[in-house]
Amino acid sequence: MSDLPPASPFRLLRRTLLAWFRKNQRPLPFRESPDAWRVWVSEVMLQQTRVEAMLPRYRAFVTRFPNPGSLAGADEDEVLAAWAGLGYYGRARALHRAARQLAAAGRAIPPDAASLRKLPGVGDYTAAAIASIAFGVPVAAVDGNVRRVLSRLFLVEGYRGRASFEGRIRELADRLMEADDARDPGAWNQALMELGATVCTPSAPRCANCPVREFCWARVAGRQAELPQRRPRPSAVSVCLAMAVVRDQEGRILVFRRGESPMRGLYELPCGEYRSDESAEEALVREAISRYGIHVKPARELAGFRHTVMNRRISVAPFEADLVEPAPGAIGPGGRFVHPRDLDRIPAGSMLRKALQGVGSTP
DNA sequence: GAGGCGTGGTC
DNA sequence: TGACCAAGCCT
Repeated sequence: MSDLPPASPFRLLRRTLLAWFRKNQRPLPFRESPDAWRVWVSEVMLQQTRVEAMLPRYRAFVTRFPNPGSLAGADEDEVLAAWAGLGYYGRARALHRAARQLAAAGRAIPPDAASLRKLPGVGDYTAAAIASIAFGVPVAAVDGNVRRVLSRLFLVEGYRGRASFEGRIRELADRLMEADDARDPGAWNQALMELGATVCTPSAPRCANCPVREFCWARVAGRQAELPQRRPRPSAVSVCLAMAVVRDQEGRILVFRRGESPMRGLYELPCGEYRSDESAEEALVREAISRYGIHVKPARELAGFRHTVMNRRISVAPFEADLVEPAPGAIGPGGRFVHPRDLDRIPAGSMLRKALQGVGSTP
């Protein structure tokens, strides 16, 4: 701590950035009111998700579930379906569980970070964000934006997850929150994040437009582009996936519910991986029998596409296929036929939607 | 502390 | 087109 600047530069930095935020913040729906539920939902949706991707889902979600009680009373299927397109479905499941915990205990959303932190899906960042934005608690919310902004402002070396880096960032974030008597804690946390999201971006930071460029040690050193360091990641693995579009006489499509976590609960088309040196059709027949207990006969190859999940590049080969056995009414556990127009009402990942793009509602 | 978990958008 | 990303959490 002793090597940090004295208090007054912190106060000046804070006032400068807060003034910038008040003038330049984006008008976002969850900033319209300090409602804790709306803040909570928005923070969970924003975990690893861009604002632009989240906005339409957010509006629909809080309209359908305007408070924790309404979410607690919903089926998990509906919750997951409402989450479709956002990814990381564990977040939706955790939010659902948390709402049910509060409802079962007959409790409102707790106003302090420590209690919020105990709720499923609420980590250090989200607890601090809700407590500060909705309840005015002066606790620093440290997310990726804040890590990046502070690592540049104060030239902190290292990367996310490294103890020395995290410790230094946390120390700076706490100091800054305390500066200037910790006024407007919610606005301060958002100001830091807003700067990171719109100016102090990961690549090509717009330093010329930065309200606190005079404070930035990395800019003085010309090192803003190389901070923070990125954690080394393994390169992507390529796999092939054959997939069957099977219809019944009414044109409904056969889907199976995934059993294994953490994608459990989402529906998928019958599919199976295959090696690039074998036939997709043969692999599809084999995998359909072993994984779903159905015997299919590939009839027509559909437009293939590429899908990336985490660090797997998946080359997908979809086929229209006939069901040899069993009879459509005797499909095994987890399997069901769904009309294409009802696909939005079942929980499904994006790969299913991609595969069915351009597939009509009649055979 | 590393690894797993989605998606849609950029460059 | 492929790599990299975007307001994390959990194990």
